[in-house]
Amino acid sequence: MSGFKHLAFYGVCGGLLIVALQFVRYRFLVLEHSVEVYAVIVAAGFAALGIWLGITITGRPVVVKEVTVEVQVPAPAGPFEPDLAKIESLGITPRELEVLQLIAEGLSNKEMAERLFVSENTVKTHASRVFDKLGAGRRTQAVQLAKSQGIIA
Amino acid sequence: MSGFKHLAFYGVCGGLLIVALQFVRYRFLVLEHSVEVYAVIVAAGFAALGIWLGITITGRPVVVKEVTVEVQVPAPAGPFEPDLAKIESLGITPRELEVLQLIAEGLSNKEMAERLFVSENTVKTHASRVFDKLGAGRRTQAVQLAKSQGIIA
DNA sequence: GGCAGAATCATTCGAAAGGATGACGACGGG
DNA sequence: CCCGTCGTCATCCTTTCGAATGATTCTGCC
Repeated sequence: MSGFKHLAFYGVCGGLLIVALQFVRYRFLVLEHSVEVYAVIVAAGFAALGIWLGITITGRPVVVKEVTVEVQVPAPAGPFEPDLAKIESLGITPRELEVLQLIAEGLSNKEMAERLFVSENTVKTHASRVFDKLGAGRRTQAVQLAKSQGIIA
Repeated sequence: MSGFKHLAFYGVCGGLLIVALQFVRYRFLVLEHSVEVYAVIVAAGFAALGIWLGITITGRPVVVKEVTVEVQVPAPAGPFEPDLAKIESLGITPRELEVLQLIAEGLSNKEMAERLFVSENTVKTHASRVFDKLGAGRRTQAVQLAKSQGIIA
């Protein structure tokens, strides 16, 4: 969906939203409720929508409140040195780390099994365990998490 | 101005707003700008709209105390510059690139479908195409290849 | 106004991945 | 000597992926 249809879709959504707001507004006015309260609700709603959009689009939290813009500088380049403390704290074993690295290189379970001279089942076990420890449900997610935490290169 | 006219006015405004947002979105996406930046703009816009609504409706200023948005941008250590030439030469489309990035973030096809407002089938199609263009058979491999070639962060 | 490139969605199938468990031998430290 | 950790392997079952196609709709462009 794009082009005219695209625009029309969003336009209609926007229109409906506004109409709904108007409806709510009238209901509130008729019911003699505080206009201020209504305004706050609407404002809060839009703010929430904005924040939600931020979260949805970026996929990461948008923190509201503090007045600072922090910038994370994760990778200063240089020869990668794994965060042993992090690995330790997560209880990741050497073998699991090995499997994790191979996963990051894009190998399938079968390929890893061949390279490590073990059965595919064993690889899957290691993978499952390391996913668990990383809190990942997918290998791609595990890779993303591991890299962002300095566990693997 | 009231009644239908009233509603129509607001509807049109809403529609135009959304259309504008879409326009901005595509500009940003096509120009490969940071999605985070875009999200912040949208969020700030909606928040501002909410505040404006509050002021307009109540007829009195809404005191906004320290409402700032803190966004954690992952790696501005040399703001990643995608290799447009490489992307071009491989014939990777904007949508495919988008899917590729989400894959790298560890999302499943279903999650991507929800975030992009398309069907899972569509996501799978984009994924297949981009795998083809990258010469990858697995998503993890695609991520590895794309990163090593400066296609994605 | 037609055409190429996109984006969209669908169907079907087989392969890969993942979850849940259970088990067994090796090794090391109480 | 017993227990805990690690590494190994297995089975069963569900979900997800990926390949191969075909079709439709939009958009941009000549």
